[in-house]
Amino acid sequence: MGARVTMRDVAQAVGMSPMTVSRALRDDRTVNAKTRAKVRQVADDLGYVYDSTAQAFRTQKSGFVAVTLPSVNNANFAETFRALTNGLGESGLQLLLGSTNYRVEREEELVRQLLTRNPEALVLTGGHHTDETRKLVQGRDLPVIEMWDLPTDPLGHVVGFSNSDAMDHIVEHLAQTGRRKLAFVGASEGADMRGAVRRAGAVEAARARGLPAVAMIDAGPAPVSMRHGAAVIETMGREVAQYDALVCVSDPVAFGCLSAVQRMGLSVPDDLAITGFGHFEVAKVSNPRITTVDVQAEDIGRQVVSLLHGIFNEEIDAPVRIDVGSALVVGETS
Amino acid sequence: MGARVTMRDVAQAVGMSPMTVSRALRDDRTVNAKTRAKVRQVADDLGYVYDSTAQAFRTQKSGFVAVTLPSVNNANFAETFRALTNGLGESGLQLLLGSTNYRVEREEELVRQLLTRNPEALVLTGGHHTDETRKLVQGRDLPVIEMWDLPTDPLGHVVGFSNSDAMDHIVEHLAQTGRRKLAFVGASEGADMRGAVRRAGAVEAARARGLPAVAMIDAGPAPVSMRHGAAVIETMGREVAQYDALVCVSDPVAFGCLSAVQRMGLSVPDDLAITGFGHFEVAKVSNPRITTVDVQAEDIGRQVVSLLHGIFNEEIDAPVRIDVGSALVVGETS
DNA sequence: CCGCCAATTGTTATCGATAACATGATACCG
DNA sequence: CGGTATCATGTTATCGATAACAATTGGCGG
Repeated sequence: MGARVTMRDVAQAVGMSPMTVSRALRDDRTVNAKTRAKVRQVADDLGYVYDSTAQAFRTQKSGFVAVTLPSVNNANFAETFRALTNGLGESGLQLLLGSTNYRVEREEELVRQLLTRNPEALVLTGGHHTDETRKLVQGRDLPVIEMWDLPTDPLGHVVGFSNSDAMDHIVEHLAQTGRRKLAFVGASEGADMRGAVRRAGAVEAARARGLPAVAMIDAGPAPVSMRHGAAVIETMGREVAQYDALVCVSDPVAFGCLSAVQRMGLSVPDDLAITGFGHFEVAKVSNPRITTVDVQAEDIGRQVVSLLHGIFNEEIDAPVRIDVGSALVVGETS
Repeated sequence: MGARVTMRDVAQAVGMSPMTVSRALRDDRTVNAKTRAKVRQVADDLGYVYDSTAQAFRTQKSGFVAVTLPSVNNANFAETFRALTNGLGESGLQLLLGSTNYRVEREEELVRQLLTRNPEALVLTGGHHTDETRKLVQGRDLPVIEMWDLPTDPLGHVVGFSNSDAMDHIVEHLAQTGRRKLAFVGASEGADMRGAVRRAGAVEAARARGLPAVAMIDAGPAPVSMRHGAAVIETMGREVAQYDALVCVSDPVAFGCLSAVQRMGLSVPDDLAITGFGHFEVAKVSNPRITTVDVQAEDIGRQVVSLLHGIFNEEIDAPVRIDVGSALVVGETS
């Protein structure tokens, strides 16, 4: 139990040099097949565990891909993360995950920390970063991918969709079905950038179609979820009936609103339309089903994976920009 | 942009030895305050980034805590994970996350991979593991914590609750409110161990109270969620009305069932009671609110953190077993 | 039987930070 | 003013795996 078992120990046990052991364990075909088998056997017997730290140090390849997410407690981000884990795991890469809690300052701190681990690539969620983050990232010869957004001034590669376009789909749909007085339900100004872009998208889309100005319903600081949607509507009470449609920043918020609206005896979509964002499971299962936008979280993850493969195989040099798009999913709440 | 900046480079630039730089950057007070400031300054100017890999290698302390979760796409596990990240982040520890997809074989593979990174502790979700996993873990001088369960034969420390006790609370409540014909809705036999234990708990609790045998409704392979709950009930159709209560393996499944049951015109709880598990947000917001069991996901995370702190400060030697308990939350579906 | 090639194994140096020990400079005491 | 404590910095060796190069063996053609 005392000292750890190293390659040197295994080498001594089989009566060969550490180098041969190193090669054998990596299945190097220049090592005799019998020797390889024997080394494997002895390593197992001794309970040898490979030291990735030492390897990472020596080869200067960490085997890590660093990823930042606003929150892991979000089915969509979790889905993207899953796709990344599975895809990169097959290439022997491990994910180093950090949560920004929807704050760019926290992101900066995280990136600083993640970079000390020598990741082979950095995957950031969103296109808004502090200047310091930009500096940190750009000084290094490190592939960077921003996802879930289409920034105008990208750090490197991009795999995402336009949040404002997606919002435009929603408003277009509402306008076509005769809704005019819209209210946007989202987080307070400030923290959540994607949320802010969606809000702006809704405002602009309404303006472009000659609808009245979009009212703002503040569900509190990001991240906002089901309970915040429900709470803000409960607080408003019947006043909410003055609107034709509640345009929510996400499906969970929409579900909270829906539930609260139903509890006060209003009918959706007869008295009021409600729309969400993200095509979460709850939108498909709720009663009525929520009209939303599918942003293909899993596809984003898969695209990032194949992009990274391209980068590691040196098939890609110039920055790539992939728009995975978004699609309106009409439910029963509009 | 070519070669990376190391401590040696910083040292050369300030005209001191690398050792002094090392000390200065770690805020060692034996280094003159002015020198420290200067070193900091120069390091910044050169764009120096600390190499944690080298540190981990030299000191044999990785700064990692390895964690396995069945899935990150589950609000409860995500919540525990968040608590771990925040709590351990304050001590400068980073989490290495792996998802087992609810399979012990995948867990084994993951543990093997995670161990090569020399984590300072290993946190596993659940108390069921392959023999190989047990061997891997026990051979080493590594703190192990199993969480979300109370295994009878623990690998080390434990922070969890009894899934069968929790299920007993539910069945007790249903029995008291006059429900007799129960059906358990969960994943197929096999993969998800916590689910299996809950099922067994429900069966046993019903038996102990002289209720008829619990029917089994198979919602498909783990992980099961909202849509699986809804789908299986839709497939059953009105047959579901033969039961007094649907005891679901989790809140999302319960919500799916609830939604499907409502769609076919049945009333909950009048025609049928529905219960969930885990006190997910959806249970609080749905309409009606779902009767469930609160398992305090965040508290589990916090307890694990303080346990780890105790271990690292060598205040703890013998294996610790913490039962965070679980509490019935009566909603409107029963 | 010599020489050369292929197959297999070994030797040495190294990645960057830091623990342990050593050294030089300065202050302070009786 | 000698001697010792204190402060500030330097030297050396090291963590484990592996790239680059070196060496040994056996086989086979001529």
